Amino acid sequence: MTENAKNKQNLKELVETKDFVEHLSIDCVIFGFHKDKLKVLLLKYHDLDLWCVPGGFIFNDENLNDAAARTLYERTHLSNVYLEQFYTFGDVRRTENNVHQKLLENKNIAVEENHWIHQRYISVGYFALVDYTLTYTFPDSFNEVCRWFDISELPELAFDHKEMIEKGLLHLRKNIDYQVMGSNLLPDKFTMKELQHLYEAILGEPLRRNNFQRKILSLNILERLEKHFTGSANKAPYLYRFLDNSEIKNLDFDK
Amino acid sequence: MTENAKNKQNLKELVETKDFVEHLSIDCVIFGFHKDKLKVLLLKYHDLDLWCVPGGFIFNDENLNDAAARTLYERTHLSNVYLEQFYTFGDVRRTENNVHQKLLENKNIAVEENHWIHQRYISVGYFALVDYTLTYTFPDSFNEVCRWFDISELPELAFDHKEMIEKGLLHLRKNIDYQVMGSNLLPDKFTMKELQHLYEAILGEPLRRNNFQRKILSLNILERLEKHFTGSANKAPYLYRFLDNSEIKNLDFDK
DNA sequence: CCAAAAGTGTTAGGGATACACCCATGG
DNA sequence: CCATGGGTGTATCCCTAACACTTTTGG
Repeated sequence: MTENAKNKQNLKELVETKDFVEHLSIDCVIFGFHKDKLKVLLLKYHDLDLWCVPGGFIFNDENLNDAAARTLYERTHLSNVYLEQFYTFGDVRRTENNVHQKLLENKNIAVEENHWIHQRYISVGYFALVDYTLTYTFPDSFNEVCRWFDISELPELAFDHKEMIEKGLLHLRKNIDYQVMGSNLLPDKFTMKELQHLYEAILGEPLRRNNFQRKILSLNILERLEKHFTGSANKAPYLYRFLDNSEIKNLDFDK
Repeated sequence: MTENAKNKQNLKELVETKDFVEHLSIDCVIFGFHKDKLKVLLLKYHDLDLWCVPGGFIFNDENLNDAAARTLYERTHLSNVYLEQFYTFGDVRRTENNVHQKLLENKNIAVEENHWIHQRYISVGYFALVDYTLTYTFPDSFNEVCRWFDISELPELAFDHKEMIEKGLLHLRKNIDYQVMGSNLLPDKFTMKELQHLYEAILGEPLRRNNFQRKILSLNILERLEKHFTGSANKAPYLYRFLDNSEIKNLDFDK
């Protein structure tokens, strides 16, 4: 079976499945961090010059949150990832530019006119925080291109996915939690400078080096490890690691 | 037509309507404030000893947020109300205790077995902030009892509505905004003490009288009006009013 | 020894907290 | 004139911002 034929088969199975909750979908804004830049992971539709946030549908007998995790896994092979619901998008016209329809036409897959894929649907938006260095493997069952984009250099996006990314980022900024964000977006070991650059990328503003260090250390959520020698002619920075919740010592309880 | 027959008619029309988005609903946690207590507005199902948060369905050609406002109006005759989405509830088992089914049985309305009302559905949760003193008029088209409940004395609730109320309250606490909450939950004019009691009810903890006053006044979002004489033998408190956004003078820009 | 970057110290200011005091009101 | 509750003043603490200084590293 050729690649194209396989894709067609997968797509056909998808729209003919009766087990999905109709008129409802899930979309997942995946944030990563690399070289001082905040990134989102996007997929490109086959044969179309449009990108989108990874999404999927909900089985009739599946919890919404489970469907989000499954969708994320199927589209990116990521599991055990920080995942949080942030907003449900329900404007009537949000799916007007119906990419799915074009896709089906391209592949000559016939779908009845009143099939729900042609109608409006409402999408529950999730965001995920993933370690950029771990996300090198992606499936190609839909033969979409999968790529990280800098948050400030997004390509043309399908539906209302641009708004989704913006709203997801705002949510991230507003509900900023040092431990959750740092421990999910950075590799296991990191320098203070890397951690600082992460927060600067998310907040979109510079922070003072020494004050940032003091503040984050006072939270007692980091463990200082060995020094990291880069070979450059300056003092070597320490590496740090986020403590597990069980390791965290709150000074208030230390007597 | 008797009351009961009318109710039956309404219910019948509801389930036979083809224009709703299937498997999806809206629920609205309505917060009010009265006599130093935070309240929620609940409806009682006819013939059942179960209460619920006002809810409704979404028309196929209707924006999600518009549907929430319409639902709120239909159930409570409230309009121009502060309304905000906070979470979408999608566990498979959340509607297992199917109140709708019992209701239909009670009224002897036959619905086909595979009608969506019998299946799982996902509900988008909104919360509303309303002035308790304005909410004296309610429709009775479903002949439900409509009543305010103290947040700490909730009756038995249908589905996962207890969880909804809790989650809505948490959202309110976390994203507390003095202006939005105060100006929607209090009448137009109020004393500083009333405002303080409102925040104490929401936060669930006592605040210091004088510090609270200083803090809220420093925000420059209040206008001091005439004194309010209660007849008691003590200094009369001022009345205050929230400024419109256009009236607010930010000290940073005053030169 | 020097430049570059990391780590630590030190001071000033703003906001929150806790306490105290004065003022208006009606009996 | 007194009890009561409302309004304002003030000292303290703590967190943060801003700046300065010391330490480490490889050339």
